[in-house]
Amino acid sequence: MATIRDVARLANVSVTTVSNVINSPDKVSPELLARVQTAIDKLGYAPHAAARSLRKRASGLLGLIVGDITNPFFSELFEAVELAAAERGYSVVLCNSNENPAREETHLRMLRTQRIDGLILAPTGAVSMNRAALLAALEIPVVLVDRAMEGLGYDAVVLDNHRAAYDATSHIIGCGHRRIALINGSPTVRTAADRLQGYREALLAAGVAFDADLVRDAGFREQSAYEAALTLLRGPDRPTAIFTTNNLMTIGVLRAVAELGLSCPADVSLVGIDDLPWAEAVSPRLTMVAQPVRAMGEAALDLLARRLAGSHAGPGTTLVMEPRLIVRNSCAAPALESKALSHSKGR
Amino acid sequence: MATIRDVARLANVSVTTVSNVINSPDKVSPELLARVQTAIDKLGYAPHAAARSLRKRASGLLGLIVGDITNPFFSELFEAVELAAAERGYSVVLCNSNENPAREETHLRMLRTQRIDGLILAPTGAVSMNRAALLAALEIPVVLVDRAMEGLGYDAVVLDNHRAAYDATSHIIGCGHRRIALINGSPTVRTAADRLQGYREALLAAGVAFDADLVRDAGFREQSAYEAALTLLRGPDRPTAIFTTNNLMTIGVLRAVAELGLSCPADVSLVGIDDLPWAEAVSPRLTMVAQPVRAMGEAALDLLARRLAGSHAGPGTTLVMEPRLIVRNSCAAPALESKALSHSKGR
DNA sequence: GCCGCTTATTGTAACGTTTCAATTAGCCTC
DNA sequence: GAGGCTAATTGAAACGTTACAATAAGCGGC
Repeated sequence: MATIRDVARLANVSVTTVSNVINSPDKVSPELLARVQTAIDKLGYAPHAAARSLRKRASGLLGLIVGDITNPFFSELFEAVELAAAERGYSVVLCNSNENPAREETHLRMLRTQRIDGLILAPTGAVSMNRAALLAALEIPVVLVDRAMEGLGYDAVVLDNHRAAYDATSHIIGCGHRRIALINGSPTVRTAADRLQGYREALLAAGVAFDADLVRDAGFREQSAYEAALTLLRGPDRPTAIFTTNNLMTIGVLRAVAELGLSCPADVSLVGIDDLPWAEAVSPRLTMVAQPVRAMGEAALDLLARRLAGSHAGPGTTLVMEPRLIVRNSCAAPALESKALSHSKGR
Repeated sequence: MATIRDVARLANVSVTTVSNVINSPDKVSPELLARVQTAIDKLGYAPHAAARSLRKRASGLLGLIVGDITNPFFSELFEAVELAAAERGYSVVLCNSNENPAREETHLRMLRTQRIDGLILAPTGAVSMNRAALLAALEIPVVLVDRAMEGLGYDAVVLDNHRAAYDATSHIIGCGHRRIALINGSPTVRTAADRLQGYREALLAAGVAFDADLVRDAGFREQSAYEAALTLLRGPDRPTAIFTTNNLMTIGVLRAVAELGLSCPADVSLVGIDDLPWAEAVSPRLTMVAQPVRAMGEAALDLLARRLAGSHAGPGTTLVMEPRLIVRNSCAAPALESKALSHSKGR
């Protein structure tokens, strides 16, 4: 493959001139510029990224680590991040940790040898000290998405988790429900704690008693949510509505409902956080709290780009994004079994 | 950040020795090996990928271009490819073309300057001459996934599309259907043509007449499939079953069915190619023809790795993978409206 | 017509590795 | 004890760029 030297030779100029044509075209006279350009085209010259980044001490690469690329939230996030990065001349190296801390550390090490210029991290699970050290060793700007880690001074883009849960719960209450189960992640992670808090406050605001039996920790995983829903729905005095705090768990609950032969919303109403691409394709159409995923990706990249440009020094900023409740029809008035005999069917 | 030089200095050895410790540890004596290793740890040294690939003339990077990372087929493919690549010491640069040929070309150019060692391409749309030239310019092994391009001599991993469609159609016929619509991609792309062929042959084998009015080209897109399903289902003498040939189109059809207030499988049966992660979570659970996505990713990477290792020279091989029909309950016996008055409801 | 100033162009030294040939040391054989 | 091997270690030359200082050329002012 042709090198910058070949181009220089063919165009009868110095390598520096060719380099200038590529990097700062305004520094070279129009005639040389044209001559060099045709030489480039004729040879099909493409700069050698490795050589360039060796010299420039910047790779033009950004890292994005997610827990599960199969999760629509993360694949959309990648889409948005990649697009925004391309606009600024960066390429994105996507790493899928598969929710596995060991793999995440391997990725971190790999990204370190790649000398990425910046990192967007959607941390999964708790933040081990080891990982914090690895992050620090990167010596580059880091932006956290979806989950903030306090005290490390990184920028972050998160959902207003409290409001998301508050809005969802209020909507469910507004439909007439009183026994509302919450299937949540582990309250040791901030995101889940905030969502729990939002749920509780909505209950409080509506004068509905909080019942600890109705909240389950399913660790944001589908299978655990499926199991939790099964026991919840099979138990005595079952909830009339279930609120799940991420898309994976919503799928798990859906599976449980289908398996028990229950119908939604007639037997149980459902609302979840994270919209799904197919939420309008199934019956009932799913009522969900959508995160502004693309905006979050763009915001993260913007934060990163500004750090890299040096226009945003100082301590970490946390951007809080607003959720949006999309009312469809998986949440309706509960059947009035205990209070009356009338049987509400459909709407 | 520490360089190999710093390590050498600290361990009191030459840079070459440090390099050997990293790349061929068996060439260095145990004592030096230990000394160098502790120096590496103490400094937290990580090799500089750019410098390394500049010298080695190999980047350790593989490219993967997909049309839509949001599509579960592609995100699973990435997952499999990345895992298999990591096992062999490669990192994967994922490019999302968003079904946009221009963006795909931009990505190809970017991958060229990155000097990737090999490329896995899931081409979307027709293959322009321009793109073929760009591929050739890469001067590296290329493996096509999902869609083969004849005559270019590349390795490829594809589904047995004929069989996938044949099996699905046969199953639908076996349920008692005669008016079976096919919502397919454009027959100018090989994948769609093969699927059409499989559909026709299954019809033929069962003695069911082929009706051109029942096949629609929705270009593998959700929205077009939605529209096609709408007209199909609103028309007179509507089909009793619809067969969609990819996951996006299945979602589109589902949306149409929901919107028309029809119920599946009572009013219309559905079978689609491409399994979906939530196929078991909805009612009815969706009967689908699954592609062995992970196996396809691994096979593609294996092909690539063997080319790179030089153990697989010569003309392109095409691997044909077998689909698997997963019978769930979106396809059942049709209502017998025309032949009898009995109304079959559920099972 | 010389001086200083700007603008365009160039040569050369990095950047951090790996490769390759060269050196040293140790050991066996005759 | 000289010669020939093997194994371990090393120094220096690449790899393809960009940055920087240096040179050359053009031009206006005096």
